[in-house]
Amino acid sequence: MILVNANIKEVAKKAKVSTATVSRVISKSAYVSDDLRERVLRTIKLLNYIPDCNARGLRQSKTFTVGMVLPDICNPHFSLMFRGAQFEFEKHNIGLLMANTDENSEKEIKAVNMLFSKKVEGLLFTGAGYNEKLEKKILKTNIPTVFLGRKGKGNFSSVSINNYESMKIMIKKLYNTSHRGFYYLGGPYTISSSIKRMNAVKDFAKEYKNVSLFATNGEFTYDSGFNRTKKFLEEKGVLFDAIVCANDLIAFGAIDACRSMNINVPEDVSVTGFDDCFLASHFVPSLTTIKQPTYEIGRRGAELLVEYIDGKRKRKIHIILPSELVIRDSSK
Amino acid sequence: MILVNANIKEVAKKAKVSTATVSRVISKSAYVSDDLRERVLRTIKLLNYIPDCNARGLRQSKTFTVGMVLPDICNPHFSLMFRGAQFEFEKHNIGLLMANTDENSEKEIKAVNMLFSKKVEGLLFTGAGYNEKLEKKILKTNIPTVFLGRKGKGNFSSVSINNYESMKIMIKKLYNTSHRGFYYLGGPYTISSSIKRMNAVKDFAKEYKNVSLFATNGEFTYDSGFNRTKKFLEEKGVLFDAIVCANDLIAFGAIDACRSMNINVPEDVSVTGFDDCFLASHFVPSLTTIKQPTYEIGRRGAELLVEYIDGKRKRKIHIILPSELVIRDSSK
DNA sequence: GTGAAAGCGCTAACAC
DNA sequence: GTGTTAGCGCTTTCAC
Repeated sequence: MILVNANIKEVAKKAKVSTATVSRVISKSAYVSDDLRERVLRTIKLLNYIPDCNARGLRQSKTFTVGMVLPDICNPHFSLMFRGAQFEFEKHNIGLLMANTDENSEKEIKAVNMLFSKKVEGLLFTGAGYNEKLEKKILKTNIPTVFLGRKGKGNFSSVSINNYESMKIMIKKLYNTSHRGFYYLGGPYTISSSIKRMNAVKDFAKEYKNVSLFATNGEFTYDSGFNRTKKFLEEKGVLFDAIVCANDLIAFGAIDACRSMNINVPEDVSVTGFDDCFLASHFVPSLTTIKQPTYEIGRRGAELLVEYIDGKRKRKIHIILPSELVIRDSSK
Repeated sequence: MILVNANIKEVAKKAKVSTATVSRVISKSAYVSDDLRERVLRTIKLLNYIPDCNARGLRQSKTFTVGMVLPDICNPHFSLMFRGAQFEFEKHNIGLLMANTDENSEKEIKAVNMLFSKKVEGLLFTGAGYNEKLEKKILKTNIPTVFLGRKGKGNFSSVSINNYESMKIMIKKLYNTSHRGFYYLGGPYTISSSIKRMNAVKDFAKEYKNVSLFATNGEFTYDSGFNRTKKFLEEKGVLFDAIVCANDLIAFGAIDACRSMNINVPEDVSVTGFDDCFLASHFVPSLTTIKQPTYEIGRRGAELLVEYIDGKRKRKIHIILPSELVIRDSSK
């Protein structure tokens, strides 16, 4: 497909000036006499000329584009994070190229390759789990990168909440409201945020000897929550009075699984989530959860990235944003 | 920010070949002897060389990038549509640049400008409503464009469902289950899909004289559904036995508003949605709605766009995908 | 203040 | 088969 629009040469010719003058007019990089500027602007309009951002970038060793890698834009948590990032980049006229990984490390590599070949100036990364090879690859390129919600191996700057402490607060709250038997529905064991939430639960169980804990890993999805809960209930029965979930989607699945077995939430079992996505307050019963500043994670990550790209920041930094326990109807 | 990676010249020099040979190796466009090819590949690896997609595109008058304009990626309907499109573009190694408009026509113009300056080879468009100026602008650029879910003024190809018939089916179904008083919560009156759904309802009311109808326009959001319902109930009372909504989000809001006024759904009032987003089946009560093939709309739109870009298709086409009435617990 | 010309990284004629 | 070279659309010296 040949792009049919006018280029700078045609504008220059039609306006009877040099291409340099046209360039000066559109980039406002130097003074141009009113007479010529007006002539150029008129011609631009006439020819419907739109400067080629890529050609300009080639000349300037810039692309005005950054990349964002995330597991799944259909997950409301990530779409909100994306919006936060986009909001920030818009201010700087930076385009945002997004790639989904489906929590699949092959796709992740393909995604990153695509972004690199497009010469993104920076990377916002929410990986599908520890992927040392990929992290090394990113390091090699020297492209400024910020991890979102997760830390990776710690080689990159990051913006996240304190996952360990947040989950600790949640489970202690349940303990203080008389829960003693816990079923923990964790996320994938390869993701740092997921590991930390799991560790909080395990450490809690070590500390408080009078509690019981069944813990499992699995995907961050509704189905994963539903299936794990259903299976457990069918095979072993209600051996707990609280189901603690690594994110909201898992919790929705767990609640529906309980309902399908005629187990009442929260009367028989309390169920808690993590993230506080849009749905959490509208679900029935509304979900007790940890509120993450999701939009802000994306926005701050983008802000940080712009600083690196502009060379205004050099050193690595790990930003921890505050989270918050939100108590609703799904817990006693 | 200067991109520090090796370029084709350095690779050529290090491998003691010409840049043309390197180019041939990476693009597999012509035969290169095993000896040289191996040397080049080794050097590429050694120098961590990644070809610059933009430079290559400049030379070939291509960008390997398309743009997608949508109102809000956080709306599950659009994120799913986006995934469908992305799935298709991935196959063709085409990058997807997305821009949100927030249903705001100024932002929309800015978004389209950004995409044009990035020289996208095609456009997937879900506008914020009729915007004749913008449509003309897009037409002028000659960039292949496909409208998604909406038709615009009809100047562009489109992929959508039959909004009019789908809504007709819904309201007739309600009529056939003895509903006679209808409150219609419409979407914005500037969006073609929204207008068609509204027309279906109004035409129905003209046709069936023994029904009553209150109809309003508003945003496609939860809050809009909640507020309009609450206000109506407070000011006028329950003057209907069915609330028909232009999308699922509005319906969720309407249901919650009813609940807040101690009006039972579906015993006192039936509530119906439109889209069948993920949440519809998990909401309590589960939502009676029209199932749109959302993912497929995105995928087909992308498929179509690729055909235009590759020059395999010339003529405009309007694709209508099948929709389906899904009856759940929110209606009697 | 404005123009001429080189060059960003790459590909595609064209030579050999 | 492989190298040389022009040029994609633009910006940026360097003259004048």
